[in-house]
Amino acid sequence: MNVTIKDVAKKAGVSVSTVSLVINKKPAITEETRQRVLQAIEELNYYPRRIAQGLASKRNGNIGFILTDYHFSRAEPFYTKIFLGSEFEARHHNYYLLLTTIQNKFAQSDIPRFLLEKNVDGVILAGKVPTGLIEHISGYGLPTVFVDYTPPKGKYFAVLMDNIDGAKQAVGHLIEKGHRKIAFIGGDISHPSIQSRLEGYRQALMEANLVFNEQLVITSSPNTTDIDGYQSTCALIQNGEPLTAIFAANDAMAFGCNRCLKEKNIRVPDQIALVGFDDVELAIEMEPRLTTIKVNKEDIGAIAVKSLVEMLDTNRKINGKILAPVELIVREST
Amino acid sequence: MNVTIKDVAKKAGVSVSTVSLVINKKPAITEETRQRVLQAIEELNYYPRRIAQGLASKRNGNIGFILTDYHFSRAEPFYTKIFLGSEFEARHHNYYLLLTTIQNKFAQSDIPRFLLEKNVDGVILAGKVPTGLIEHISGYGLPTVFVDYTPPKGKYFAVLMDNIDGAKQAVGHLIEKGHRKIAFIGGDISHPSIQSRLEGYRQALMEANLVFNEQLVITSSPNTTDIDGYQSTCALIQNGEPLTAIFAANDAMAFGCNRCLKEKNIRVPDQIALVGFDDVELAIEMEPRLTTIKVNKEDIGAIAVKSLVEMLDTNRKINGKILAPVELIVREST
DNA sequence: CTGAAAGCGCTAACAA
DNA sequence: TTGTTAGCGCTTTCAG
Repeated sequence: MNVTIKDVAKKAGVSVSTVSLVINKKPAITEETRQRVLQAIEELNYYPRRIAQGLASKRNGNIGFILTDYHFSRAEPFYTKIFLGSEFEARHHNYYLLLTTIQNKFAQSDIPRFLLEKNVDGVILAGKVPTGLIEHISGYGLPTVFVDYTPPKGKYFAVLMDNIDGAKQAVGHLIEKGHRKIAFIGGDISHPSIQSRLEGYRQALMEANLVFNEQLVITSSPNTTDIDGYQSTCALIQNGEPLTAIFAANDAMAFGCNRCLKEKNIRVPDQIALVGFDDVELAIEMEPRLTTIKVNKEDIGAIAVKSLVEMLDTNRKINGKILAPVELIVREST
Repeated sequence: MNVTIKDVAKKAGVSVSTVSLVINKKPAITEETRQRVLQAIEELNYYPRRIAQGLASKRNGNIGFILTDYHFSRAEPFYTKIFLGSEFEARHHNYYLLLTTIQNKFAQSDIPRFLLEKNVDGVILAGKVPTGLIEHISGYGLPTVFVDYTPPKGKYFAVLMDNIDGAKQAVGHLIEKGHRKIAFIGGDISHPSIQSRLEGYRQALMEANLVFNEQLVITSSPNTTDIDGYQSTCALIQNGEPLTAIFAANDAMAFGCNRCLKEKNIRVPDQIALVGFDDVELAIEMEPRLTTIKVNKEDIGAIAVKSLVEMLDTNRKINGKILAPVELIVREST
């Protein structure tokens, strides 16, 4: 019905295996025959059937992409963009991404089908995923890449954003602007990312020979939302400890912070400068527009796929982590 | 290496074809042998390899899901949720969704690979897609479903939300509440959805024997954003035409509307009641919380897949459209 | 109602 | 350097 490798072989006057070798860019083919084959392919508008290649080669050319439905469908399209970057990169390596969402709690019943049906060569896990699932997956022995999350135990390979460096850039920027009394509002300090950002804050101060003043570090809020930023800032101001700048652990908190300052008639950036982290879409809507640390989500996704494909190609697993670079975006709040 | 259909056959003491018949739920199998096979499958923890099934059956069990990257990654997770619903439904029918994003303008180079490689049995197109692509796809003769968009020409099958009914519900609700002077702010009236919502507004008035007052219909804004809602409302108030309620063509406009009313110290809902459309995530954040029309995005996705699967199973295409039901969500603004 | 056997379209030894 | 051929794991006639 459709044009197959046989048709190409016939047209080019060679055997199917020769065509196969050409398709798969194997060496040991004369340039001349290669051209003949290529031309036949072109003329017949031939594309190898994925499924047949897969069955014969025992690789199916699919990568499973798993994330919780919460992460996938929340308003800030963080993971969506990571997926976007992944999908784009996967194309270049001629892989398909099979996206599936899972519940927050692990249930046998929502083990991704592509695992059961052995339909993927490797797996990407984005964001926090239930450990039960992680353990289950490790049973398949598939190359696996974690994105923006590291499992609590075991060996793994993860692509993370460089939180420490981002925080250092943020604080360094403030220092450059002449600020010496810089506060940090952090919220939920149990979160690894927040910890790293605090660490970056600490390092930046140290490298500039500034003292780390505990009075200027607020990590008492339970979460890292707008509200937490608001409350932390209020607490900070109440403290009375003099300060000229605030580094918020993320943009959401920066928004809350800004709201509090506005209420207290403290002008940003004149009286207090403000830096966030994440560069969410709303950062540009804040008044004043928020200086923040940008994380290139598409890049993270691309790196994850690239790493996974490398494991697939070389047929060996990699451990460790890759830190995706982050970037300071200077706007009006500093 | 892995457990195959042969292993199952051997274990159950039957032939592979019998096992195949059982797997595919074909009739003409004794209940007794069926049970034997099922048990063998269970004991061996057997899952048929997708790829092998596909090659043999000439169906690959994949559905292509195409949308523009703009639609996919924007903050309001409308299409994301549609995809979510689709993916979920696809699971039940044992199909995989191959998601790919495309550019807004059609380019030969980003023709989805799954089309070239004949890797999908059908296609779902979500949101507005370039007509060039539509034409290209129709060349494959694959069953196709449009979601939240209807192509400008040709036969098609589309899943749309019931805009007219939604508008009728919204306005009907206001009428029930005793409102008689109800305004409509619409923005870009060239958009089919907006047109339908205006039509629903008109019908609701008519059915309640209320006059359609052109002074109360503002469709002069170029878009349908927050800003447009703001401007339209200001214009409306300036008009001087008495009114007690406003139906905004979407939530974004309702937000702008609310902002304008707040500035003019007009209390919602006491002085003017307000209804939106879409039930975006922010609707619940508005002050007062916005009464609006909810569109169940997951349902839309599910309907699309269900329809497509039906075409696939019965092997014939359907034309026409399905209107997904919408629902009035009463909150504080009315 | 069940089994034998011929492919699906391709890859990958192995030969030549 | 290229061709022959045996599968990959399953579905699907066709017999029986």
